[in-house]
Amino acid sequence: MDNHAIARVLGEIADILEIKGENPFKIRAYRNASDIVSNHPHDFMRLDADELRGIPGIGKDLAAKIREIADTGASRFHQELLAEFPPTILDLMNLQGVGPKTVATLYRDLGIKSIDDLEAAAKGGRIRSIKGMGAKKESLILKALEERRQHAGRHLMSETEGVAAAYIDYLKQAAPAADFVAVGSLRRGCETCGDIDIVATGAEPSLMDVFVEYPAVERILGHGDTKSSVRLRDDYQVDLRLVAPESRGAAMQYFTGSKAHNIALRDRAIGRGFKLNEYGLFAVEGGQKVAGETEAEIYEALGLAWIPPELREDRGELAAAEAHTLPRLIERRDLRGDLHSHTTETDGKDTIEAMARAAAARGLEYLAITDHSKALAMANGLDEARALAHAERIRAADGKFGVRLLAGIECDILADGSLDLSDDCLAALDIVVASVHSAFQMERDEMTARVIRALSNPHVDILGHPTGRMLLRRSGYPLDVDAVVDAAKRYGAAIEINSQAYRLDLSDVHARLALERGVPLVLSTDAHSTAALDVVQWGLRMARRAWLQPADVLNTLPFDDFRSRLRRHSR
DNA sequence: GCCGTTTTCGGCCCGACTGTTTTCAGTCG
Repeated sequence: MDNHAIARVLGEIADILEIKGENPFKIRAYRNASDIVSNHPHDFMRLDADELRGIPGIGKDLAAKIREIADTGASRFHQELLAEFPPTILDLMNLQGVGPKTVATLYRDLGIKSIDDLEAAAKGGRIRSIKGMGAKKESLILKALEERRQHAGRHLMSETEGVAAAYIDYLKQAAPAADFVAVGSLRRGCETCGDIDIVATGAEPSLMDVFVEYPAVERILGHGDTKSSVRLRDDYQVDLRLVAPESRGAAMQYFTGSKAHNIALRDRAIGRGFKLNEYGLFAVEGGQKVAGETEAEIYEALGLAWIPPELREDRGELAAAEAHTLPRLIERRDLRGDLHSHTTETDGKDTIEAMARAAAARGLEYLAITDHSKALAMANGLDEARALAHAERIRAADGKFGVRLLAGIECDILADGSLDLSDDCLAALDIVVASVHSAFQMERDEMTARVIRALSNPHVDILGHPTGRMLLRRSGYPLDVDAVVDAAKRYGAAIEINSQAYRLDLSDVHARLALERGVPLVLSTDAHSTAALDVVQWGLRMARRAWLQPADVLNTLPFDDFRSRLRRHSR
C-alpha cells in the first residue's frame, strides 16, 4: 500500500457515501482526506496515529481508518460499503454528467450496476422512462459513454510515470546490476500514454519471470526470453524488452518512436545504404554493424545530431538535426518564476508564507499569488475589497522568505467576455491571469469573441488555461485558438501553459503555434498546495514538445526583466 | 467526519447551468 492506494480507498468511501446520500460534510471529509493523502510528501505507511492526527483534516476516525488500511491493506468500513453496492457501480460516477443521485436512481429503478448495463439501457430507450429523466439525458449519457470509449486504456502522463517508476523499482530489486529505461510515449512526454514500454539491458532471461510475477499483474499477455507483455489492474499494458548492451541505444531509439519519426529515420538510413532496426544500424552491403550501443552514435552515423525524445514526431526534427539547428529545449533549471498559484485565501491548501517558502526551496526567484475572483463562489473567490487586502498581505511578505512575490489574481472571464473585477482593482495588482471557468456551452464564434474581448482589457497580462480542456474527461470548450493567439499578439498579452497534469493547456501543438506567431508564453503550475509547485515537470514536457527554448518563456527571465516584459509595464 | 469552542454541538465556500420541470433536482467546478 502506498499513499496513492490509501487515497483511492478513501475516495471510494466518499463515492459510495455520496450514492447513499449521506451527510455531504462527511463525504467532503473523506474526499478531502483522499486529496491530502495523495498529495502528501510523506509516506503514510510510516506515520503513526498521533502523527496522522497532527495533519489538518485528519481527525480521530480518519487517522484510525488510515492506520487500518496501512496495516491490513483494507478498511472494514470500505468493505461493508462495497457489499451494499456492486463495485462496478463506481465506474458510472466517472461519466460526464452522471453524478451520485443519477447512479443511485439508475441502480434502484433499472438495476443498472455497470457501464455495460447503462449502455444497454440507454440504447434501449429505457433511461427516459425514469421520472426526472428524458430523451436529452439519455443522449447525454450515450455521448459520455462514447467519450469514455475514446479514452479507454489511456492514462495521464503523470500517472503513467508513477506506474512505470514503481515497476522499474521492483525489477531493479531482482536485477540490481541491470539497466532499465522507460521508452515509448512516456519518454516522448506525450500528454496521455497507452502502453508502458521498458527496455532492459544487462539482465538474465529469468528477469522475465520476475516481470510477470509483479503483484499488480492481472493477465499475462506474453512471456518470452526477450519480450514479455502484461496487463495490469487499472488498465495498463506493460511491455518489457530485454536486449544486449551493444543494442541498448538501438532498442531505445526503436521503442521510443514515434512511429512517424522511425519511418522517416529508417527511410533516411536506406538512402544511405543502411538498415535500421531495434538491434542496430547495419550496412546493407556486408551486413556489418555500424552503430547501436547509444542513440547518439546511430543519429550521428546518419548525419544527424541526437534528437531529444520530445521532438521525435516527424514535425521537422530530422531537417533541424541535419542542419544542426535543433532548439536548446527549456529545462527546469531555466525557470526563475511561477506565475499562477493559490492560497488558503480561496481554494488553496497553504498560506502565502508556506507557498513563498516552498517556491524559494525550489530555487525560484519569484512567485505570483493569483487567487480566484468572486465569480468562482465555490472557491470562495475574492471581490475587489478582499483582492486588494490580500494584495497588501502578499506585498508585506514580499522578499521575506527568500522569494519575490507578485500580488495577482486569477480573474474569471465572464460569459460576455468582461472581467469579474473592476478595472481599478485589476490595475492596482501586480499581475492578472484571466481564465474561463463557467458557461462552457457556447458556440465557437461566441466563445472566441468572449476570450478575445477579455484579452482586449489592458490589465490582462496572461490568458490562463486557454482551452479549458481536461484530459481524458472532456475536450476544451470550442475555441478558435488561432484567432486567440493572434489577438494575444495584437494586445501584447502572454499565454499560459498550465502544468496541471490533467490540463496541459495549451497543448504542445497550440504552444508551437503561439511560438511561431511570436506570442510570449509562460509556464505555470496553478498550484493549490506547496507540493503542487512540482507539477511544473509536466508542463515542461509540453513546452519541450512545442520546441520552446528558454527565451520563448517569460518566466525564465530575471525578476526585473520579467516585470518589464509584462504587458502592464511594456508599453 | 473535522473543527473549535462562549468545549460535546453546530457549522462546514455556493452559484451557474441543464434538463426536467411549472418550482426544482442534479451536476459541475
